[in-house]
Amino acid sequence: MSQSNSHGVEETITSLRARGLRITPQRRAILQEILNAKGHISPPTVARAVQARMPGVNASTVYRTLTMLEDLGYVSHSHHEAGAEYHRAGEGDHVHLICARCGSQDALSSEEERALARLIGRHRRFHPDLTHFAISGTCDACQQHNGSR
Amino acid sequence: MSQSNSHGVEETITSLRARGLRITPQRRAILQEILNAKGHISPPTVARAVQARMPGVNASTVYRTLTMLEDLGYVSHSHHEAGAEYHRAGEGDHVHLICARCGSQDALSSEEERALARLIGRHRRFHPDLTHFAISGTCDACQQHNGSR
DNA sequence: GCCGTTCCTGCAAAATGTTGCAACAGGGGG
DNA sequence: CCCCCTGTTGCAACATTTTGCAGGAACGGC
Repeated sequence: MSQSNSHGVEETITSLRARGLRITPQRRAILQEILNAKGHISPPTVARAVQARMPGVNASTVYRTLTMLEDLGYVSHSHHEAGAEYHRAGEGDHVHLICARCGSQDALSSEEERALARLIGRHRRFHPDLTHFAISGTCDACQQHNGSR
Repeated sequence: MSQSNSHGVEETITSLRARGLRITPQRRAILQEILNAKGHISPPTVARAVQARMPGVNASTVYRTLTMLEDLGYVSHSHHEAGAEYHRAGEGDHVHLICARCGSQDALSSEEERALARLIGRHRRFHPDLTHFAISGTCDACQQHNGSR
């Protein structure tokens, strides 16, 4: 059970191989980290985790692999306050609401997202991808006790 | 006319001095760049511009000054695809719509912004700051001729 | 099970941000 | 007008991210 959802790794490996890409130990390790990550994970975190189990893996390999996986649609990235965060494609494709004060995170439902997109679309037919950038703000709890500043 | 709106620099200098902060040549130069910038400007651009007129100014001074100016409310920053962009506080506080394909930028009106914020606020009373992160997407023009991929 | 083609990786260098520290300088007080 | 206090700066070192290049390793073919 320690690798409950690592099955996705092998499936992805098979898919990558079918596309003519080469399966290296580095790519296996990187896939394991990002596909098994709870929620999203930053490139430096992936790099450190991979290097812990497989010393010598260069950070540039991690960045190039993440870019490759994103180009092929296996993962996606979104922008948070601290920088880019990667996540399994489809699974984390929701609108991130991040409290600028306490850092708590929440997400909008697909319905709420569609309503927002519809509203923005009225502006010169712009078609937004609300999942790409997080939305910063203040959560309910932090608004309650904000008198102290 | 070559410094049409640089008057804001001297006013800001006065305000900074009133707060007990010291006025250095570096701070003057940085203020001139960011307050006279058309729209938003990135930290590296500020650094290069300042160093062009005043060699020896360290980039870390630019970053620290930008942070200080933001903490005191004189400027703000928002997140675009390439990274942080600074702008005069209040002046650029609008929602940025950026086309992921052609890079064109647009902005929402205050009314549109309020409507969006109202919609998001229904979700657990989250109070969003839609100006902090840009909104990525596809503009009307790019959607028209997107069959070519 | 070996070979060769070609994709990948590691390394190095550069650009962008961040931080600790010692030296410098702004500006109020004498 | 000089001095001192302390806020600022430059420097160095480090972290993150990107790119070019040469050597190394997948994996299909034999």
